[in-house]
Formats: sequence, C-alpha cells, structure tokens
Amino acid sequence: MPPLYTKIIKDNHLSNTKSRRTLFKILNQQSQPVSIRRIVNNALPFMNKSTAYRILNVFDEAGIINLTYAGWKQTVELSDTFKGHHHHISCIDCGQIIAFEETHDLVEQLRLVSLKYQFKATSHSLELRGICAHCSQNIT
Amino acid sequence: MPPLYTKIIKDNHLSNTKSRRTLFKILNQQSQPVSIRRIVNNALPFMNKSTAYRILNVFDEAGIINLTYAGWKQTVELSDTFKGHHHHISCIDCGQIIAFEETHDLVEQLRLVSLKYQFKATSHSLELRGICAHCSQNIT
DNA sequence: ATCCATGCAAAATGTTTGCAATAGA
DNA sequence: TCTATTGCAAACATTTTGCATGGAT
Repeated sequence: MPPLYTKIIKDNHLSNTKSRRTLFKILNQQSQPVSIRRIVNNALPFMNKSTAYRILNVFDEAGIINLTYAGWKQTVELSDTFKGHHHHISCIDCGQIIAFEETHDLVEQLRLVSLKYQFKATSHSLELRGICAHCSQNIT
Repeated sequence: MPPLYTKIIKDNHLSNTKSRRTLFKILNQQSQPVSIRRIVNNALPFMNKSTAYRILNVFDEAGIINLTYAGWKQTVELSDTFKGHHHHISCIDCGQIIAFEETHDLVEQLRLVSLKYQFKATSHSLELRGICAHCSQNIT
C-alpha cells in the first residue's frame, strides 16, 4: 500500500481494512476514469455490494477519489493526491480518455474568472471532447 | 414556442407533441442547471415518467439539452443553442450556480491544449467550485 | 392512413438502510 | 475489549422496456 494511502486512512481515523485496501487497488489499476458501476462490479467478488458503495463514500469524504465526467457518463478515479492535478480530453469516437496537465497560462485565465466574480475557487475541472489524433486518421 | 425549438424539432424529423413542448417549457423555466430527478418530478403531473425519460434522451440527441455537473450531482439544462455558450461556477456553501462566459484568452489556452494533442475539439466544459462572494462575507 | 409517441405496468438496474456478526485498533 | 466495519436481505430509487392505444403529419 502506498504510504500516502496509509497516511490518509490514519489522519481520517479510518480502519485500515482489507475491503478498503482491495477497493483502493482496483481504483489504482484503472488507466482511465471509469464508471461507478464498473468499480462496484470489479469489487463484487471480494466484498458485498453495499460495502463497495460505502467505501466509495468514505473515500470521497477523505479525498481519496474524485468524480470526473466524460460526456454523459459519471466516472470516478483516484484523486489529485495520487494522480496529480490534471484534466481530461475524451474522444467521442473511440471513448479513450487522455489526461493532460494544465499550463500556467491556463491557470492564470481561471484565476481571472474567479477574480471577476469575487469567488474563492477551491477546485476546478475541465473537459475537452472531440476526436483524438488516432481516430481522425482512421476515417470509417 | 421559440422558433428555434420548432426548427430543431422539424430538422430532426421529430413530432411536435404536447409532452415535448411541456418538457421544454419546464427546462426553460429553470434559472440554473437542475437534476434529472427534478425535471422528471416537475413533468410528472403532465406526462408519464417513462415519457419524460424518453424525451430527455430525444432532446439530448437533438442537441436541445446539455448535461452539466455541479460537484457530485449530474444536472441538465438547455443547450448552448438556447442559453448561449457558457460555463459554471458553483458555490459549495449555498449551492448557487453562476454562469459565466469564457474570455477570448481562455479559449486560446484551450486551443493550445487541443493542438498539443492533435485533438479536434468539438466541445468543452469547465466548472469552478468554491465560495461565492455572498457566502464568504457571511461567515457562519 | 401511416407511423411516431405515449401510457401503463413490469422488469431491470442502481443505491441505501437496519441490524446482527465480525474484524481492526 | 470496544468500536468501526462488513454482510445480508430488504427497502428504496432510478431508468428502461414491451406492447397496446392514441396523436401527429
């Protein structure tokens, strides 16, 4: 288990249980954000359905996971703490989701927006949708 | 009914039914993105539950609505065609959602990201979360 | 008249809850 | 030991589907 995981569990006064470690591993295996359904299904052989949902809630409150979005679908992935701060580009053709890090200039633009509305921003998310390089070459 | 609505219905070879007009009006009354549940509940006195869901799907395919997101919650609103292109700032304290238009500079930064990944972007969404001006003044 | 859209009821899917049993600190 | 967590079953909520009826073009 990553030291960071153990630390967060401890800091939040949570039990370091087998089910939670298992669910964390499942989340950690994903190369892209995936649906809650998929996570729950993957967890099903190892724990009860309700346990999986409960752990997802606990992980959310502890900031271990983030909800992200790919078009219509709500997806989940490990939080910035584990994955680093990033955003997603999703291909509407092949469904692939690519992560990208924001540039300094982009952050600056977002800061200006917050400033304009006298808004203390604590987080933000950004998603680009379109056709990826691979799919635009293979016109079907 | 807005001429634009009638045109989209016609262009997509859809029937201009009472239920669809009613659901459009309900969507049009909302000052913020709202949950699907709320839309369905508002529609319930006027049509069947399954009709409401079916219309939401049809409206999505026809580009009449957009799904948006406010934190954990999936929400729906009329598309850019009706509301104009914009993004959302949501207050994690009072729950208010403020719409803002993107600046030229912000668009330019997004264009650079797409360019970097050789990605043909067709749409994008952006959400800022934090504390709104009003809530940061009224510290509870 | 023809076909699309709707209502209804039922199924399928997704999520939460109460309580007893169990495992972690 | 003591409390937090889990399993189980059942409730609850959300969404989809098949088919007969009704409405729109």
